Amino acid sequence: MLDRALHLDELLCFALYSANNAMARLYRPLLARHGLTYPQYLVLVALWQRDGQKVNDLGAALNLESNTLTPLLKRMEAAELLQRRRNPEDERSVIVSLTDRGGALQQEAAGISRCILEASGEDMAELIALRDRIQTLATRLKASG
Amino acid sequence: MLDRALHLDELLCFALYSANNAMARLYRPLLARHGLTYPQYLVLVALWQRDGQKVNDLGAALNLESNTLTPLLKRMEAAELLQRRRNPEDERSVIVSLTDRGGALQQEAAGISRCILEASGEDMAELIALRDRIQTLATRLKASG
DNA sequence: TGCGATTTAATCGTGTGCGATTTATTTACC
DNA sequence: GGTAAATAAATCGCACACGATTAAATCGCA
Repeated sequence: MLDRALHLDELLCFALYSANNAMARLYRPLLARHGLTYPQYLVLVALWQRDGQKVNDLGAALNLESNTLTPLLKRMEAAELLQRRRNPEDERSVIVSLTDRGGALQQEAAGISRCILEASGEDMAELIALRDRIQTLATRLKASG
Repeated sequence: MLDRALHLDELLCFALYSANNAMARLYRPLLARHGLTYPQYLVLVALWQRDGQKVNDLGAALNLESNTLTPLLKRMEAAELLQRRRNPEDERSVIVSLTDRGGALQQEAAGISRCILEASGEDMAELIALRDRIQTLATRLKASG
């Protein structure tokens, strides 16, 4: 039992690691058709929910910092998915806004959701419960960090 | 409800992404003291369970391929955590074995488990159940890939 | 026996994540 | 008003992940 205790966290962390990798692998080819990567897709989801966020806002939503976001956003800007502009009210910050193309992708990419859902399982209630438990875990881990 | 369906997978995938990042962030400083990264730690766990595995065996255990593993294992070899030797019985494959230092880390790193467990939550049964559900999800995703 | 198919690692290029540092701007306080 | 502290993004270096390709060794089958 002590032995079990010493291994559980490894298995829990590995289960997360493994499931996250598997999810990204599933998304990759679907997103590639739209010229997107998985984290880029998550940025778009955040912007579809609320356009015109500061880099820090996106960082808070995605749990990432400017060292990760800045290059990622620059690539997305180069792909004409979004615009980065200094905030005129405070030149320290940068406002990230969707372009038409970035906005239009919301419709095009809508089918992806269905594919992933099908791959995840048939019982929707179960998936919702699982998501909630994983979110609770993430919250606890963040609080301990 | 349809709307909910269209968002659930995003949230499920993001919950995974977020929880996995949070877990890695928690491990990072603990592992850094031993000169390890998170994936390197997972390789060690696999080797502690069974020493002397081929690169492909490790890949099957970790769901990774040689494009990821080879550089990772080379870094670990440079750090004298393990040895890489061509299999004399089949020179195509490479056998990965723990060094004394790699083996000794199992004891040194044992305390890390406890820290992660404490951060994950107090209810052990709940964590086991969560791990099982995540593993089930990972299995489904892999099958669909 | 010989040669094409298969298997196994390795290599290469791109895109994250993140610790540490730097630069530019604003705030706070004297 | 001037300057130190604080804040926001950017930069840099390193280590994954992975698609695509390559190289070497073995297998299989005529």
